[in-house]
Amino acid sequence: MMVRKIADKPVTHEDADEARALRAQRIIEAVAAIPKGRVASYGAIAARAGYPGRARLIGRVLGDAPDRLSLPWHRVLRADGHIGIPEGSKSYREQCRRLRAEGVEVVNGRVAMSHFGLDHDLDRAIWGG
DNA sequence: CCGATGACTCTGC
DNA sequence: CGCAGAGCCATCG
Repeated sequence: MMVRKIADKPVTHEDADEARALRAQRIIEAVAAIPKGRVASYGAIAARAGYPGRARLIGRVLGDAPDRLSLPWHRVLRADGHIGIPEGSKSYREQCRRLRAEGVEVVNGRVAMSHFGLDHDLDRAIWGG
């Protein structure tokens, strides 16, 4: 059989690129899965993509993701509900605009995760709403 | 190899 | 609410 790697650590440039592509793929899928009108934190997406504790990775991937993928990147916020882009930037305003366009309330650059976060559905199912 | 950076998060004061 | 500190880790110079 072919030579087998002992560890998962990438060895060649090809392996590294492959690993990077896989990461991006899984993250992109996780982001694409956020329902319209709901939001999720970078950390939550990281966990769902299989990379718990690596929230920063999501920001990096989203920043590189080509527009043609039409990703709902605007539904990804910081854990405290704040927009994760420098305030005043072009993208910042774009994110606010897109969120409001689908019914998500943005107040002072922040969204109430308790109301628009994914957990809201679960909470409502259990506790009623 | 090192240090700085950043679309992050959590804890503690 | 704010700030500091400590993890986190791919990238870059």
